[in-house]
Amino acid sequence: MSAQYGRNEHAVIAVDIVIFTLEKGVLKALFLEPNKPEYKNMWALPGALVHSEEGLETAVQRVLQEKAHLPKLLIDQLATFGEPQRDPYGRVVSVAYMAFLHEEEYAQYVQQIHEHKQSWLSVPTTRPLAYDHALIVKTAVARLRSKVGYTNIAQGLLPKHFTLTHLQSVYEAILGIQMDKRNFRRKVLEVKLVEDTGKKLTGGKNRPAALFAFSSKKLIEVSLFG
Amino acid sequence: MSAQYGRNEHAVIAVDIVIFTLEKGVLKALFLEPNKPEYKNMWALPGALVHSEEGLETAVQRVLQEKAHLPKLLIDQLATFGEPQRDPYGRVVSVAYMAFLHEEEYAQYVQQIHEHKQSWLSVPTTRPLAYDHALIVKTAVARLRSKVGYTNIAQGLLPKHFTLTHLQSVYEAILGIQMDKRNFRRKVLEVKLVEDTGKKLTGGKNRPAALFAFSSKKLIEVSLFG
DNA sequence: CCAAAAGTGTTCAGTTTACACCCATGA
DNA sequence: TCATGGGTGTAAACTGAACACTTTTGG
Repeated sequence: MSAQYGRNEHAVIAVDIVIFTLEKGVLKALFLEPNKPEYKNMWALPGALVHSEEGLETAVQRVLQEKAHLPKLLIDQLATFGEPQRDPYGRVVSVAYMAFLHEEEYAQYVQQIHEHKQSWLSVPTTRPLAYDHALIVKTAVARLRSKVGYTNIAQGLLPKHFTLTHLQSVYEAILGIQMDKRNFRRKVLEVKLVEDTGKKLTGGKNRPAALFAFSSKKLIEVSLFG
Repeated sequence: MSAQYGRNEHAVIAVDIVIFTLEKGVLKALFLEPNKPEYKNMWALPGALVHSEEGLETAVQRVLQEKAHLPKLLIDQLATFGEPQRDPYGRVVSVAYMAFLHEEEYAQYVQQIHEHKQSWLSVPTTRPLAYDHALIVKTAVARLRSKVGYTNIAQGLLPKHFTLTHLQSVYEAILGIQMDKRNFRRKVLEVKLVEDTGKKLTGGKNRPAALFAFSSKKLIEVSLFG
């Protein structure tokens, strides 16, 4: 890199990722074994230092691939954590991201990957986490709960096509509440969060459900609740 | 600092600050002259690299003091900007903050400070800005407009004690809309955003107005609109 | 024909909006 | 007494919440 700015006297930057998924209606996130002896018997979020010529989102997707063996996912910047003592090994400021893996991808993933040094824990968790990762996870869960009410971010936790019942179950899992089926359906259609694909989910042992898709693939604001 | 992490091959971190104030009902932000020849005839946000032992918020308050000659202000983290080419001199990731200066402090400030190399521009601005600062400012204005509806962040733009008319004018300036006086007053009291101090603003040439204060000095969520 | 999930409207309560006049003070 | 901004209530429209039965399919 060019070196008009000093090197040693300044803080360096990392990304850490809260990778969310749903497993049987329970919100979970991926944790890896920390590579620092201080933090043995704890779990840590996937993360890495950002290279000198690398964008933040590029670094996030690199970590997803190299450390979590996951494909490119929907990501969303969460916040930046920069307490001077957050990493005892040196001054590292962490830009935290959320990433979203839907349940069907997750099912494939857990079949393929057999590493011992990782775990999907339900969040928020009371297990001891390394660094300031408990704070990052807590912030991420709060942000997800908030954003699900005014954006289409839930699409990260659903496949391309899904039933309205499935969509509702995702909202209920994230918010931890039960919702009324009729009110929920009316609302998501009214605000054009999703649209009917015309397809049906057949092969179940009961009435086939209409399959829906999110109206926008980009993250946008869509006012649903509060 | 300890040096378990490499030095040259990683990105370093800066803070940039969008310092908001209101002047006669117009939302403005502070800009300084950039110190890079490429950006002459442009304006830039106050900012600096973060030192190796310095917290992010500490760095922000240092920039406020050293570069803008301002006292400690209410600040709020905005987002982090890390496109690889955002700074042509080297890899710098910027954590952007918002800061808030109320109109009375601003009036004092502009009397005391007579530097040529700075300007309060109304925002959003169409003037050319250095680096990616146009994006940062646009993001900041959008965030402020959003947050004013569900937090008590407006307190940064008001003195300790203020009239309800003054409070309403701040909301109207930020949102760019006119509001109904009775509905506004009912709402801010109903949600306990502010409380009556029992004091009156005397010395005007008409009926003395009751003085109010924000119920919480901390930034908290308070649902007002939307 | 039975079990299981899909699909669909209406009523009531609470909230938001629109709107106009009297009050306290200083000049 | 007049000009100026401070202060207050009510009715109508809208939005959100509660609630139960019929339909379609596979077994």
